[in-house]
Amino acid sequence: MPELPEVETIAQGLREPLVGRQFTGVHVGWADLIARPAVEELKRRLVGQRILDVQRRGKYLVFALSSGASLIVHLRMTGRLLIKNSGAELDKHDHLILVLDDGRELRFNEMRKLGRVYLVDDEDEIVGDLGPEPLDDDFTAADFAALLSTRRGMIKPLLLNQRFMAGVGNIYADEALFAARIHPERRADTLTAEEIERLYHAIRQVLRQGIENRGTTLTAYRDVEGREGVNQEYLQVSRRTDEPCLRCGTPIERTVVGGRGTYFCPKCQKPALEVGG
DNA sequence: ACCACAACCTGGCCGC
DNA sequence: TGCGGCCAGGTTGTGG
Repeated sequence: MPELPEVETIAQGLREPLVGRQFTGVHVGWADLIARPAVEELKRRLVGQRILDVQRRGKYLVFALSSGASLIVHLRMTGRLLIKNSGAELDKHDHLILVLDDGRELRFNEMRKLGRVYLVDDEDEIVGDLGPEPLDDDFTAADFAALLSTRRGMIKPLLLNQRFMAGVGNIYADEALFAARIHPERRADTLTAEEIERLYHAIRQVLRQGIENRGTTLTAYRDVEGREGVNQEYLQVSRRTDEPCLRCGTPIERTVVGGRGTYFCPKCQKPALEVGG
C-alpha cells in the first residue's frame, strides 16, 4: 500500500504519541514479521528503550532509540501502524505489539504478512542503498536529469526503482507520468530537457498533494488513528480504466509495464516516435 | 544494465 | 453458497 505520502503521513502521526515514550513490552504474534534480529533478541534490545525520533526514508519508517540503535519498519502492501490504548480489542492481523509507558501501544497490523521490522545499530544497513529523496530541497531538476541520462530502461520501472529514487510507488508514478504527459514505456535517456523538467515538477507535485491529502486509501491504507486518506478523490489517471481522460476525454487505458498495472492516456502520453534510419 | 517471472501472503471481487 | 481465477499500494532473487 503505502508510498512516500502515506509513509510520511504515518511518520507525522507517530511523533506526538511516540517521541519521548518508552517501550515497556513487546509481543510478537507472527515471528517472520521480524526480519532481524531473532525475536528474543529484539525483545531484549527494545524493552526499556526510549524513542528519540521518528523519521521517514523512502517508504521506510525509522525510529531512533535511546540506545543508539534504529527500529525500522517497512509496510509493503497492506501494513498499518496504529496507536491504540492498551486493552483495545485485538485484530487478527495485529502481528507485533509494542507497549508504551503511557497506557498506549504501537501495533503493526499486516493482513498479507509482507511487511518487515528490523532492529539495527546502523540504519544504513537497511536504508543505505536508497536513492535521493524527491522532495529534498537539494534534489534539483539538474540532479534528476543527470540520473536519467545514463539509463536505457523504461521510465516507469525506473521511477519505481528505490535505488534510483526513494519513495515513488505504482500510483504516484502513474500520476506523475500523466501530469508530465510522458508515456510509461519511454526510454529514460531519450527524454527531452523539457520532458525531464515537466516530470521533475510532476513527481514533486503529486507527492506533495498526496501528503496534503493525508495519503491515498484504495483499500488497506490507514493513518495511525485508523483514518482513511482523501487523495484517492484527486487521482487523475490511476484506476480510471475506460473513464475519460480529465485533460482530453480519451478513455484511459490499462496495460502492464514492468509487471505492474499501469494507467495512462493514449492521446496525452504518446509513445516515442520511431526515428527513421 | 535491463527484463521477465516467481515468490512472499491474504483477501476482495467477478463470473459461473 | 461455493469455487476458480484475477487483482492488489512492494521488494527480492533467479535466470536470461
